[in-house]
Amino acid sequence: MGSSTPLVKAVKGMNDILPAEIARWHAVEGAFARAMQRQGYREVRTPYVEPTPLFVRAIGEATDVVEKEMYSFTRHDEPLTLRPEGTAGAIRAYVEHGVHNQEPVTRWYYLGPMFRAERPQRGRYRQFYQLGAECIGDPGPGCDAEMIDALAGFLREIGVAAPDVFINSIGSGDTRARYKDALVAALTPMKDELSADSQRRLATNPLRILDSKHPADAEAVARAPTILDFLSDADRAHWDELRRDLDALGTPYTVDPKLVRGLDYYTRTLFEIKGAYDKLGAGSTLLGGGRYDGMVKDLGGPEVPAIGFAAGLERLLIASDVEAPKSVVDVFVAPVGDGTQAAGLVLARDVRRAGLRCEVDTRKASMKAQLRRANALGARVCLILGDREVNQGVVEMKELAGHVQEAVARADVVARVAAVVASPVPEASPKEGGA
RNA sequence: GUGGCCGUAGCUCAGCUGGUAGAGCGCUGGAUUGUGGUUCCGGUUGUCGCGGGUUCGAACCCCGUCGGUCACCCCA
Repeated sequence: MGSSTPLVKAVKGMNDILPAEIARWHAVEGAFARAMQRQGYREVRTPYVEPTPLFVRAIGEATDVVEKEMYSFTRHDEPLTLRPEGTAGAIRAYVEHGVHNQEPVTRWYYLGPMFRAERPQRGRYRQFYQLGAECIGDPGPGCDAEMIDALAGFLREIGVAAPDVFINSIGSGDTRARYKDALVAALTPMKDELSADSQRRLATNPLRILDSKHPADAEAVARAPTILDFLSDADRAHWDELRRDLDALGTPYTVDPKLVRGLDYYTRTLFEIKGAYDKLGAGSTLLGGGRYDGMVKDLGGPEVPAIGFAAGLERLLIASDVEAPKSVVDVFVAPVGDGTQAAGLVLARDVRRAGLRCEVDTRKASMKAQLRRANALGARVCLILGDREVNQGVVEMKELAGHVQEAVARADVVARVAAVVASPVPEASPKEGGA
């Protein structure tokens, strides 16, 4: 007993999630799966490890993720990487299995761990969990609006207070390139006013200056042209219809022309949902996504449009007020005395065969200890089995919440317990007088 | 990756200007020789994150390191 200094500790930024917390994880994951299934999405599972070139190709060579955040290694001469995000693998699978030949529109969702070698912070870990979905084969914008609306609804469902939706369009084709030139042209005269980071970005990745948190950068950006003025006619039509659809759905949103994202693959629609600013600080982006009409082709498939998103599960859990169910078992079997252990084992097995969750004490603990355990596990019923009961062919059935106890014939007890568990929980009885 | 702050029991934390550790919760035993949750009484746990240095003496001061946290970079 007592404490000890672990010889080996978990890797920095990679955390254990113990059962007490898992209950909340299940609640959010379950709500997510139901929300997606309601829209015809089906789960897909792809490997945690992919060939490194997949991410380089899909995410973009010049992105931070690829440049410095990937867990990459070589095995059997093959360069491999722990997936830093989910879309690349999903699209790889889509192309590899020729899914476009099987159906016109593909709706997939996924959930699982992702890996990025960043400095850990609250809501940002090196192994973290994402919930995500891809809708492949629909050019939008109705599909875009539907996704955004559904996500806002999902967040409300899991008790995220007042999620804020931000949208933007970065166009398609050469829109981004033309805008980039215009932005550089506008910002270059103000170069001296920019932060050191942004002066560097002017050459490397000017779009990133748009969402810089430095006040001086924000001021300069306010005087620079906005990307929405650079959209082609087709891009503009997509953008206008997206907003009309969102309006029709009644989903509130904010247009943020400074919204840009870190992965290179996006086209047209871009969105982000933030929330729980008080608890998440700078990491308040709960979820982000957008359209990536070029990726399927880039990975060797046909020209098929797609849109997707990913949400950070740890962040959702921080932002959400979902509560974990406290109950671990429905029934606790308490064999009391010397010769009752075997009868207890049999009784517990019979209870489980009726589909109930049941733990039986095999420690030969005192009755007090067993009842305390039954209570701690949130059992609805405790079945007490002493020598007396075994001899008489009965079991004491005690309802923990109501303090009612009754001797029930052994032959009837499973059915009786099942009925009790299925019935609504009685009001908590008033505290005993005296104190 | 850069910078600031923090690191004491399983958890939350106290520990005055250096004199070798404490509370609550939890767990556990009893009051109630077969009845939990409430109440009362008792018990339990620490190489004070780790390594080194200063000192007669370090949880406290110094250096390093690991971890956490906040901001930046970036992102979910």
